[in-house]
Amino acid sequence: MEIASKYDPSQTEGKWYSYWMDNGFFKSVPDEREPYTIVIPPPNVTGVLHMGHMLNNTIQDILVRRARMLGKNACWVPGTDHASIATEAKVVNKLREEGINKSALTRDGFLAHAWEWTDKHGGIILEQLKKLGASCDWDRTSFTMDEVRSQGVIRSFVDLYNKGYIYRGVRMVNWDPKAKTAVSDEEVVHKEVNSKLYYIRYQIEGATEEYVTIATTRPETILGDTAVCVNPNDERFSHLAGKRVLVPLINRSIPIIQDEYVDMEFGTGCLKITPAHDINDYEIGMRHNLNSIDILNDDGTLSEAAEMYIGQDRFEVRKEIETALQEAGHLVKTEDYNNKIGYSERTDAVIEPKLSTQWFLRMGELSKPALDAVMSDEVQFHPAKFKNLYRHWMENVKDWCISRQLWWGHRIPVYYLADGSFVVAETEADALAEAQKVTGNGALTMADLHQDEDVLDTWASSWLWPITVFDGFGEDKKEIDYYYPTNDLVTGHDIIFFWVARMIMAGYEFKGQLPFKNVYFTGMVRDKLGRKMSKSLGNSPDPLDLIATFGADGVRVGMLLCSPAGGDLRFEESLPEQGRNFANKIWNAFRLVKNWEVDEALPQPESAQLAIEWFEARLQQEREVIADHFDKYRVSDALMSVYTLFWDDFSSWFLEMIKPAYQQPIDGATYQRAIGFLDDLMRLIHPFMPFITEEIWQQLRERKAGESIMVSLMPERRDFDGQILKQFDLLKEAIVQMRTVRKERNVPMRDVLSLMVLTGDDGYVPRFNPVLQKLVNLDAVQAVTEKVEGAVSFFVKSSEFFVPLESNINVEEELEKLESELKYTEGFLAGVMKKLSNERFVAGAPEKVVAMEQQKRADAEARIAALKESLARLKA
RNA sequence: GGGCGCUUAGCUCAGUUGGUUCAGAGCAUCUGGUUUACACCCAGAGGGUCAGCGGUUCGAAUCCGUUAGCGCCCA
Repeated sequence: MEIASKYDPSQTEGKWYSYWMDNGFFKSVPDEREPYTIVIPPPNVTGVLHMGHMLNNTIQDILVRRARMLGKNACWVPGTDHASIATEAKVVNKLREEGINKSALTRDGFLAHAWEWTDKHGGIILEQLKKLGASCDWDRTSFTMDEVRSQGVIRSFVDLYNKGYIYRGVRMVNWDPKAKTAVSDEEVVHKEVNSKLYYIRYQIEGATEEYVTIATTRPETILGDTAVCVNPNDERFSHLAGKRVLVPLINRSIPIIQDEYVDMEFGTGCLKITPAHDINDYEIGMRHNLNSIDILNDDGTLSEAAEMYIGQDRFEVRKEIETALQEAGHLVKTEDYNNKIGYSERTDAVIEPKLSTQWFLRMGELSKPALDAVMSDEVQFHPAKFKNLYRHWMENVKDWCISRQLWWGHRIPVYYLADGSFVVAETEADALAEAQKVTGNGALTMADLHQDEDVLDTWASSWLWPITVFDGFGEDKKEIDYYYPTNDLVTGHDIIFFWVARMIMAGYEFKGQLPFKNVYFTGMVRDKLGRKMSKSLGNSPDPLDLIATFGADGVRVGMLLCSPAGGDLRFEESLPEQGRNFANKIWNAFRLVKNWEVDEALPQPESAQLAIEWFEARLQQEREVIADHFDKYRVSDALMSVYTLFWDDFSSWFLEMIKPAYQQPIDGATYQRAIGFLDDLMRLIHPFMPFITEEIWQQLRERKAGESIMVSLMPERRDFDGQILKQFDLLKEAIVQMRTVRKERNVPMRDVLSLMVLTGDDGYVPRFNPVLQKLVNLDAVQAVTEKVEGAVSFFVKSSEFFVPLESNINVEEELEKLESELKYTEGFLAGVMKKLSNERFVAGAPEKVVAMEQQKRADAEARIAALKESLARLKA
């Protein structure tokens, strides 16, 4: 059978993914095995697959596939998130393009459009994940707004309300004027911007030529001013106490008040107070019983309360009021100024601090067990450095504003009565019954109740995800009891507060235990210049194009090559290219072995026997290293281990050692072991590169229908000889030296050479002679008792090797080489002696370390003696 | 402004309780190579005062202090 010399992923990936699906290998149902569970961080229904998803889901798939091959009942639950603000914004935009205004629609009418949109786009990203090889149990695909998940959200709300954790209040919130909703603190992104500081003078009431000057970055808000404030310790203004000033343009009279909050150094030391539009001003206003004048509408235009510019946008007004103030003689000057401005994470609109009535979740009690869980490592963070960040946030946690003035989401289950009082219930029927009970009025009907118009923050459903995907709020506990707590969560560190912290809180609150045992934080995928990948920069490759070019296996490897846990990673196309090259390497090693002609009658060469003995040990050793990497969540290190094991140890060393001479058959015993090793290696590599390993595994031996590497078990642990690994390293060193000899003298591999060894204490293992002979083409390796005249020589440890060459050796060059080696070894010995002659070292260091130094000394001394002797002979 | 973290080869990063030549890997560079598995390859080589300074220790990339630069989070 002819096997192509290049591996072609397009021939295998689709085929095997279908095979896995058709055989139901991704499916998990509770059984007697130990469960291994991951819930996917649900991507937004608005999203398309980006590099962050690629990284994230590659890691999850690796963990899941490995767990499955360790005999666990692996379950990876996929799903999507309704992303209320983002989705609603997209739907509103789409409708607008179609000439439909949201306000012209009823709530139900709008939701019909939103569902249509979700049905059309929501599944795209999950389909894309299949191209990556994701082994999710697709039958479990969940959506944060489907029936089961919604029920969980509503039940948890009612439960938290009944426990007294949820309250309604008027607070300064972050208002997104574009989405026209409040957002939580976590959804505000602060950015440094160049703005201007406007110095504006206010006339003192009753004194025509007397003014105070304030500095502000937001001149339009003067229309909402209700005071001017100075520091009581500021003597410059002490004479103004008790006086009043007039707000420019509208001539409203407002008091001058005193509060230590004012920084005397900043600006003019005189601060305008606008309680409705600044959180600090709001607090000062509370202290001094000031009015609040809200001059803005929900969409960021000025309201009637502003008296001027009514209906105009806030930024437009800022420009116009500058001119107006200038003309009226109130603008003293402007200065360039850098400050931080809050932007909406979802819409990028400038956030307005705004007073409004919202629902809040008290976080104090909820955060305690969640903080302890992480600090005590009951929930482990990888890398652990995120514990600090987590603690800081949890210790300063603020109440969570959970209401959103949107339609797309879970409608808040609060029902108001005509008098403004309300009941909280899971269903309308329950609400009505409750209302009748509370009011004592059995005649109430649903028409007398009005449900809250707002919906809940999206994260109020996401934080329940590890519970709700197993219907944890439902009656049947079989699933949740089996799969919960889940094992690992893999997510970006940017949502540690949005999501991770809150999931942990929800886990303890609703299930009484942790939601997952480990959190693996990934870094952000950046381009090679270190910039975040974004659509607007156009610096993000299309993941599906990458898969088409390099294969899913190649891309998976590429993602991992640059991704230590938690650190940002710089992505460039050379990485998936390297992954593709690795796939090709694997392919060709397989091709070599598979194409050998086998002759069962042939005896096994000694060199092959030694090679097998060595590789067996090497494989076992690395198998343990890989397991250790996984235990510590060093996934890229684990990949690097299999990479070098396959490429260097298996391909470059093992296969070269057993390779039969050109066009010669191989003996049966060696061939079988080579196939066996390939089988082991494919299984070790499978979690990283599922497709190529399945393709090869299927071809290695006869497989039955329905068999698959993905449901096979990892190579079992076997005892191995550690000694042989050390011996082999010495052999390698001799081989490398021999290759150098050939290269330096231009002796081609096909010319047979001889080798003599003057054995020292260490450095030469005679039993490997057959391998040595084969790999560097020697007719014999012969032990000698004294130095060989006229031969090129080199050392391994204290053993000296001689290669007689037909051409005369160059004495000058030989001398130079020996001299430099002598110099190096003497320097090395000096360093060792310095340590050994230090009494405190000998006394203080562990015995093992001292013994090692003594061994180094013996080796160096023997070598120096030998070098000196060789030099003397050459000179003679 | 408060807190956290980072600085190791040209680049991206490892370095896992301070002790095997511990100064590493991959990529890149350079030198050789059409030895029929693989040029998506093979055999080699060069390259770092581990940011600077000071300290603890028999011993420091590793621990402590400090300076500089960078990044992140929160105000």
